[in-house]
Amino acid sequence: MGVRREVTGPRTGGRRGATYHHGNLREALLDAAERALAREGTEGLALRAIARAAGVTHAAVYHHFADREALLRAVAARGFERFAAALGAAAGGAPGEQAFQEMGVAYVRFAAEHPALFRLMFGAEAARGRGADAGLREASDAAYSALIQGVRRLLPTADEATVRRHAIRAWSLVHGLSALLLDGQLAGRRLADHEALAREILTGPG
Amino acid sequence: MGVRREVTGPRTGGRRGATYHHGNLREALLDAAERALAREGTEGLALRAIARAAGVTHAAVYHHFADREALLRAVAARGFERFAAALGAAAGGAPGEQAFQEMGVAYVRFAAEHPALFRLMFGAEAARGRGADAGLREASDAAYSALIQGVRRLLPTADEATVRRHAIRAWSLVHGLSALLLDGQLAGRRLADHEALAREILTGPG
DNA sequence: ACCTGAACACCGTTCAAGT
DNA sequence: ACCTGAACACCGTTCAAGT
Repeated sequence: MGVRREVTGPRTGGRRGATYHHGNLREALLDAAERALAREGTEGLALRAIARAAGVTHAAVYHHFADREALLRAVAARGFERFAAALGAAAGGAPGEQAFQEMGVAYVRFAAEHPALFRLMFGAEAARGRGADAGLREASDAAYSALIQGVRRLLPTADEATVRRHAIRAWSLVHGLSALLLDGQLAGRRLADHEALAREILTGPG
Repeated sequence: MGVRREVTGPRTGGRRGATYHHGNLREALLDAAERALAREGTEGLALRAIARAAGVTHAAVYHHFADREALLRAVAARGFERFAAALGAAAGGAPGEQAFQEMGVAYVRFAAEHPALFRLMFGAEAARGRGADAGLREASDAAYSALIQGVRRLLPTADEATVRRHAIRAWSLVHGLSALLLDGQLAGRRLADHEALAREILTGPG
């Protein structure tokens, strides 16, 4: 639909003089996919467009990924690594209950800062792929473990069922708030600043 | 990808003898879209496939909807009407706090029973369309009003900010639980029965 | 007024062929 | 081993033409 595009084909390689054939195309494709994701959202994530951005033919992608979904799963796995790091950094500075609340705020902040990546990470396609993709499974399991550990520190004497119940409640709360914000459900009700809202909801008074 | 399909074109009309030209194609398209949504999920919702299922050429759709997104918004608006009815029915039988909890369980149950429709209703496309589509806006505002009313009945003396805070917390909790369930994030942690989990999380002990 | 047929610019996937 | 070119079966959208 009238999208202006450079006429330089894959042949020319454009401004990046690098010739592939060195195993770095995989990383280049992931970078291109992440840029496209941030720019155009999940629906604009066409395999052919990613290949064009990386300077190769679309068929070349299939030498590094089984199909479009496998590429997207790899992007999601990368996202989970950064996500876990962000949660850890937020909890690091504070002790006990405050650390747990800061993790929640960091959760919502990550979603607000990387909406399309967040949707991809927690989308149904990624969950389906967790069975097949070990990297994705490990990355997302790490985030879940951090949650469980946080609850255990809050409730050291609680039994396992209680810990699980509290963990799912906390996760549902931050995930739901993130989803509602991202999908614009809370817009128009004068709640522009996402982080301020997250603090009010997660750490405010009853 | 090897999808078997009937060879009968739009011309023959298939088993439904009805000839359109009577203004019922709009409804027929919405029915076909809802069936396709339940069967194949959001990604399989191709405008051309919907038109085929309704027995017309794909171009005919554009006489009733501006584009693919407008059709999907109409499906979402229908969904919100059924959703509001389900919430109201769940709250109707019980008083006070119990009614509020039953609304929450009904929220998660609706999501579990109509996953693709739920995702469409609360997806970013639908939220974007709320500005343009009055029917969709009214339908989704009705559900939000029911939530606010429920909180007010729980906290009759609370000021408006407190009501809003509680409403967003409750909404985030049920929405997040629904999203995590739908996207398979809680799978594999032996939580098969969605309604039982919803009751445990929303009405269980601390 | 309502629908069709053909066209356009895209997709994801496959596969023989080149280096 | 890695990439290209061409093909196939799909998309959404537009528009002149038919009834």
